[in-house]
Amino acid sequence: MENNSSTVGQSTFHTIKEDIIFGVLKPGLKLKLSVLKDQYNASVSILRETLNRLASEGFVEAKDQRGFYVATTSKEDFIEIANLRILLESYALELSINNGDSEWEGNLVAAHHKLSLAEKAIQTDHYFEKNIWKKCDHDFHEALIQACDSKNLLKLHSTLYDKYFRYEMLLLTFQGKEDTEHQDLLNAALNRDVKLAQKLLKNHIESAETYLMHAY
Amino acid sequence: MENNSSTVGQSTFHTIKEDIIFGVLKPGLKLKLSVLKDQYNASVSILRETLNRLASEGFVEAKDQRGFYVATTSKEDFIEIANLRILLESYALELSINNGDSEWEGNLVAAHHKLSLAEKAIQTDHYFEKNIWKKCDHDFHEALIQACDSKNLLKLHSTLYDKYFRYEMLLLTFQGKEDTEHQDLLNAALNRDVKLAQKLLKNHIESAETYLMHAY
DNA sequence: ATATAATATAAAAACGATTATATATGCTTT
DNA sequence: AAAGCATATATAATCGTTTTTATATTATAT
Repeated sequence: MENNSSTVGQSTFHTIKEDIIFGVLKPGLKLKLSVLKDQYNASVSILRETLNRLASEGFVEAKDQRGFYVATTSKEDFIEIANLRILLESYALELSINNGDSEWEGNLVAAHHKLSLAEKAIQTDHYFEKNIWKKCDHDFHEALIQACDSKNLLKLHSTLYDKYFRYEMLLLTFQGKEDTEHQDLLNAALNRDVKLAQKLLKNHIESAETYLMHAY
Repeated sequence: MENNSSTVGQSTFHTIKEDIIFGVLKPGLKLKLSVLKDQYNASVSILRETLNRLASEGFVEAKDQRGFYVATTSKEDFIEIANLRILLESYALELSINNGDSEWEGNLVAAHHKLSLAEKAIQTDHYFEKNIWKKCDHDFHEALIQACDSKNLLKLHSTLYDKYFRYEMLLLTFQGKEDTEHQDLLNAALNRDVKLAQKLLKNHIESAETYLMHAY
């Protein structure tokens, strides 16, 4: 998980965030500054900056005067996240489909192609890195809504996606059988069928909720 | 604007955030650490923590290696914010109306009462503090959606509200004539009329957009 | 024996100093 | 005189230390 970010602060931010999302840092874990200091080779000041940022994004809980903890998880929280993701991504999808030009189509097709390759690879190669697949999945969903023409919406969606993805990593040990969900979603978008695309997206997101019920 | 927050970090965070929202710190302004240090009686480390948090909420722009700036404003940004607020607040309103118990009703009526008093006061008393009215307006809108049963949604709405409010402060020098918009909204909520409440809310939020067009 | 107060300790919050980086200034060269 | 390079300066990024706070532990009193 290389981080060629310019500043130490940026790279520790990304590293710790990824570690939370991928479950390396378990929910509820106390984030002692002295421990993190050695673990991430960063000074306390940098770590405090980092943890404060993560706290305002919701990946870390900052208890006043009592330090930082990895954000806890719950069934209720997951359902909230899933519903919000459906709400925002559906809205963004509609704007994007109605607004997307040929460049949007091109990028979307490219993103889907990369994703399908990653999905194939992860089925055959057991040690295929999850974070590569994660990036492809993220990029595809982002490509879908890229033409929504709202930076604020894209930003909100991005953090919501990450939170949702965290539950995916925590709950279901990834089963490669993504079926044709992404393919269908791509086709609906290219056909500019807003209603169908939104319906497929909703099912796609909700499908994980079913697995969740067993897990919790 | 007293801040009896427990830690220095918390209080400077709230103070600077308020100063951005109320336009004391103008959009685009460079936030030099050495200047802020004297201005807010805080150390560089505290200020960096604060500015990082504000950056991830979108009130500050952090340019790598080149410091912090008050988030710039634009017509496009305002429209995005307004639309997102309508989307989220409408959704939350529906959940809340369908879910609210008698305590919700009570708190809502109380919040509206306070707000109407503040609205009256601001019309007669020219020096009535804007931030008191702001709090009442915020509290009323929050009371409306309090029963939506989603912490994530409430959190997202809160920052969106603040961003929207910032534009209100920046653009329209507040005219007291809020008509009966809040009263109508209250009645629709108490009558559990989701569709009407959502329509009134949309109009309420969009009304500022009209004024905006002249301003920019 | 239990409850409360005093003390000890561990960790967070805050600070000031140091290092690295970007931009501005001035000098050199064609 | 303009362009490009070198130096100087301002400011951000980072660090280690000090101060404050919360909690655990022990002692004392009822």
